[in-house]
Amino acid sequence: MSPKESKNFWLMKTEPNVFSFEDLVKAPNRTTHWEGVRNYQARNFMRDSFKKGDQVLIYHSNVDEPAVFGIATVVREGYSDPFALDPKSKYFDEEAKKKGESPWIMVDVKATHRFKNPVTREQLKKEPRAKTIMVLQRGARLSVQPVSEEHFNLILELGSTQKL
DNA sequence: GCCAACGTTGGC
DNA sequence: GCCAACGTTGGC
Repeated sequence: MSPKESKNFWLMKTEPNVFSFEDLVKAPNRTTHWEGVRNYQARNFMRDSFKKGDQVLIYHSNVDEPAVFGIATVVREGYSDPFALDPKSKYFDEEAKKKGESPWIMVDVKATHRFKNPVTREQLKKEPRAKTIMVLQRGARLSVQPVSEEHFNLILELGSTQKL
């Protein structure tokens, strides 16, 4: 990241029964490749806009109490997601296989902070300053979302973090 | 488990 | 290119 460029902020959803924030913390070097994104808009963010050093909120979806559990940073920018070409992967993409190349992109992220108290969706809904955050909008299914610096800081403020 | 919202597919 | 049908996401 050049000094002139400002950092970007993101939110990435994950289903904790598949891959939780704690799974990321336990991973070697607290780092993983974020494979399996199969939506073009989300892919485009990772391909075009994710930069090293960007901050990512890790959000658990599809659970009783959806919440932001931790923060990660981008350690490797977008590169081809090979799982699309692996028939054994749950993220296998028949069309990609036929073409012989994966149109899908992944990034590497490293966990940096854990929320001592995860910032829950309920909490966010009660917070007037979070009204416009994308994840709260109706039908916001996008699994990779941009977050404003203001919203990012608000979430930091709502849940105290512990450095990893 | 329900279902609204959304993305994708495919017939025409 | 339209749009109905279908599949998926994800909150509730």
